[in-house]
Amino acid sequence: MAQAADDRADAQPLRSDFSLGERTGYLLHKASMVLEADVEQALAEIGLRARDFFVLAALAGGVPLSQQDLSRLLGLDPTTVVAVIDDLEGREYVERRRNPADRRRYNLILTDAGSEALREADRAATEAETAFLGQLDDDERALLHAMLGRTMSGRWPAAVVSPD
Amino acid sequence: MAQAADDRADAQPLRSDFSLGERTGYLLHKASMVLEADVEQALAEIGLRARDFFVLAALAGGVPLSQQDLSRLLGLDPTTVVAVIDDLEGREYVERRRNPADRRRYNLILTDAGSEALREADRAATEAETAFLGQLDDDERALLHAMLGRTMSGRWPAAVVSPD
DNA sequence: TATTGTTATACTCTATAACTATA
DNA sequence: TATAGTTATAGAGTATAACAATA
Repeated sequence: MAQAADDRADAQPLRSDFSLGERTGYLLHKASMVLEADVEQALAEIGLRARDFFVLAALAGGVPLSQQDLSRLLGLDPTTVVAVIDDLEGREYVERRRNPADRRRYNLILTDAGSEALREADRAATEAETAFLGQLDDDERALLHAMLGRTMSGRWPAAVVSPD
Repeated sequence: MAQAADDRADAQPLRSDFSLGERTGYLLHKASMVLEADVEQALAEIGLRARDFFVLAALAGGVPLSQQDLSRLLGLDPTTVVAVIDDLEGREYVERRRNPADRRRYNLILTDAGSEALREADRAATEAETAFLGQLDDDERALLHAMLGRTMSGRWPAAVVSPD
């Protein structure tokens, strides 16, 4: 993720016209990379990865999710979800409880410690995000949010929460 | 990159409140992922990856770049740049010419075939990008572009083009 | 002594396939 | 027969370190 080359002390300012910067898609890509690096760095201070935060946030929604649900919601491979939940379970942030209606599935439950970790992570991530959006005023942030949401309409959440 | 789980035909619509969707940073992350997948798919039809397109576009700027310049500009590890340029040189899209003023460096030159490939790639990527932004009118697209640019002010291009 | 580009290597991440249990 | 979760394994992608050529 972090690109060591970006951190060079002897980095030179741009001196060329450059059409990638005029491409909205590339700006979106770069902005996402930069913010993600910021968020990863902020969360690393409390021992979490961004995807751990996403998983904890998803589980805080009140609807018990299975690993498949998480996979579909967050776009993570099911085998990746296993590793993430293994880790979060080891920290006692998440519990795997068998779904009594379908014993193949788990109901993944956020523990009290998990809720607390989520609060910490949310604070750290929000701080990074607020700094990233610092050039925009509140109205502009709302507008950016709304426009991003519209580009994604019908594409996310792609699919989640199996019917009971 | 592509998440097989997202493509499942039996995917269910969302039924839970979900706070990640209210986080601008996550929307930005997801939007970037979705668009990048679209662009990768569009470029695959002409045998290119997104980063190949980025490199070709960078080299079209008129200023001869070295591999280090590319690394800094695009945030790619220098060893990754070697592999990408090896590949593009093999297709005869790019030439490595020694920089006479500093024989450690290359001047990377776009060939005519490379320019043609770039035109094709630009067409394909623009088509994907236009479709992705289809929910926004022209003014909104310009606004989105400007706001993304402002969040990135001073952070990209981080550094590029060594002094002669 | 530092930098550009390269190679070899290691490491991380994700995907694939096979398996168990449950439906 | 299909699905949820798991494991083992393989593959891609990237980073680290060492090296050659040049400054």
